[in-house]
Amino acid sequence: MTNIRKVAELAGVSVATVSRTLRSPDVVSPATRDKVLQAVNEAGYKPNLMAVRFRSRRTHNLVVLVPTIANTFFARVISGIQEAAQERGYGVLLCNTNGHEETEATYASLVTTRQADGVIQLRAYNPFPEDADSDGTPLPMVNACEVLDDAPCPTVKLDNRAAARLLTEHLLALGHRRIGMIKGPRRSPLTRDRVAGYRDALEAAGIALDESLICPGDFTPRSGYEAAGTLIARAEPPTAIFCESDEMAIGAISCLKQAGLAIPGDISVAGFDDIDFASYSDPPLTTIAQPAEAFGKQAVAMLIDVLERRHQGEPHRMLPHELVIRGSTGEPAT
Amino acid sequence: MTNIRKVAELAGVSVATVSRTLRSPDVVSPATRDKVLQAVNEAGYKPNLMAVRFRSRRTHNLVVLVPTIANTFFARVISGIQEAAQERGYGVLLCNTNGHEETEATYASLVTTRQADGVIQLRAYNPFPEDADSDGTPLPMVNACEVLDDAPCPTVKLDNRAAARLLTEHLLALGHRRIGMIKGPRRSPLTRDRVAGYRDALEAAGIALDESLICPGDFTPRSGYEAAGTLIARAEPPTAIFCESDEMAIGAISCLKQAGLAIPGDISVAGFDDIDFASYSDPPLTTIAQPAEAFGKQAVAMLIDVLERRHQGEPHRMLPHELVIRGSTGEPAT
DNA sequence: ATGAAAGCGCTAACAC
DNA sequence: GTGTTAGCGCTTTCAT
Repeated sequence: MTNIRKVAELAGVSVATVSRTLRSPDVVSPATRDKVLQAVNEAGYKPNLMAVRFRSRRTHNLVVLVPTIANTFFARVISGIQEAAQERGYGVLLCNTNGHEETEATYASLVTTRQADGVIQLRAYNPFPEDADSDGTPLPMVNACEVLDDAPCPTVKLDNRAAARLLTEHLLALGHRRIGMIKGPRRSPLTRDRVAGYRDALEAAGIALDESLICPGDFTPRSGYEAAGTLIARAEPPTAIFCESDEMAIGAISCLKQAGLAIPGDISVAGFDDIDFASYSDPPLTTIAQPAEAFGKQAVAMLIDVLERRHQGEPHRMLPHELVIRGSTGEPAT
Repeated sequence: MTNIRKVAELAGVSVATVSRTLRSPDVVSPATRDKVLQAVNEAGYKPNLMAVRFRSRRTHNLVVLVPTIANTFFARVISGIQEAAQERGYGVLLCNTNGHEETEATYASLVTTRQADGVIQLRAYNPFPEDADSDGTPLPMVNACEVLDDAPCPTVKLDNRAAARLLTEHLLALGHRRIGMIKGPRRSPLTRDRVAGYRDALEAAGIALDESLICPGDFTPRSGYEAAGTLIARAEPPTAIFCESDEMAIGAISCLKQAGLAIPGDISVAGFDDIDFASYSDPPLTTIAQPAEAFGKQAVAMLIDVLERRHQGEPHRMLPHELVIRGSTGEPAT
């Protein structure tokens, strides 16, 4: 194993000089620098980063807690995280938690056991023990996408309420009065906010809320398929369905078509996220576009800020959304 | 920072005893063990894994080189990797390479700089320098999914040639004689093998190959969309299109429908991978199912085998594929 | 069964 | 500008 001592011997200098040449080249004389650099080359020397990091007490790794990576939206967020982290010299440790809180706690301990410097949590859950931040040092975490109401750390999210309202208003403007909703898991703040936006819009339009038109799903196409089946089996089925994810919308469309309904002729469907497939669905999905990669990049920037004790800046960010109108929504049948 | 020395003091033993209690409990006396364990609890001690790993010269991290994680198939493979790694006590460092070979080389150096123990490469490219394995020690790598012909390491892949042949035969059996193909990037062995399987089937059926019916794509829906447009613009367009990924098939279907073609009435479309969306496409996609998660798990098992110098076993594995017939393929129009 | 002590490879005072 | 040296937190001989 070629280590710093070998290089020092080869160059005829001390290990300190080698270290300095590598870390702060301008502090050694040009002559020595050349000697050392040549020795480094000759020996094919690569600093052992485990040693470097051990000594400097920084792993330069970030852990990402994601419910499931097999979700197109999260995959894009992770792409953004990975790219931003790489730029800043950090590695990304990926942790699929499947929503298990014990698993998340285990992963948070990657930080306490010094395998990672901080965590990016993509779910509304604090994996650290209750008293973790009671010592005054900020929690090395940022919470993105699905965010805790009282997150003990910086957050980045969408204005889910406003976005859901915007989409619902689009449906109302088309003339829909019975609008179904396929929401996410019950406990999620993200779902709660989107349902709130949906209510806001209905209320502003003077339409009474029909609870039986709201069906829970889990963001997968399968759950969208099933929920759509439930909705059209209602005595008075909706004329439009707002799905809280494009994946569910795609599942829902599949179910509706199988039931012989035309989209948007018989029933309109809208999604949320604007994943790639949304444009290629038949009909193309009306949806809310989220800046998925930007969530990842922003989260990384914020986390590194707290890790490197930079100015805390504004700790809660909202990223912009956009209503994308495609062919899956139209006027209700008369 | 509570370290092993603090615990030792607290328990009134030496640091060596604390270390032993934690690593090999059966070698210390029950009395001491209790004392130590209690001190560990009291101090809330967690071993600093950076130190442990630095000393033991193992990071217990695996790096995954993936062209793009925003691809449904790869996302599933990574899920499998992550799960298997976690079970074996390894972490997963994710590296999106976007196919840049320089980036891959950089990441391979995570191994030489001791930030990871080994790499799982999901593309057909050796990111290590030419002479890396000339010293007799096996390369700490396994190559999965898209595999080098002369991989200098264990590999796991599909029998792409047989799978493509199987799918093509299905199309031939339906009566198709002009079968288009939307393949992957030109240089990829995976694409080459699938094209070979397609040729095998045509040849066995006594059909001359028409090169103009083979169009390259890059596995994204967009590229499938565009390639399909090219194919139907041919003087004699195909009656069926074999796409080398479901994502491209979904893009292709979108294009064909826009052109007013019925599927499979006017033209059949088949995909490859069997991603979740394949079942929810309209019509549902006929495709080849690949055991994506199993690729990941197998790759991890093989890599850890080489890392821990276990029996090399059989170094090249093929995982099974299955033809899944759904509604997107049918008899050609007469 | 336990302790003392030598490092793993590196960086950063501190001297010169 | 460069060398000497003391650790970082841990594991592991080697004694006892």
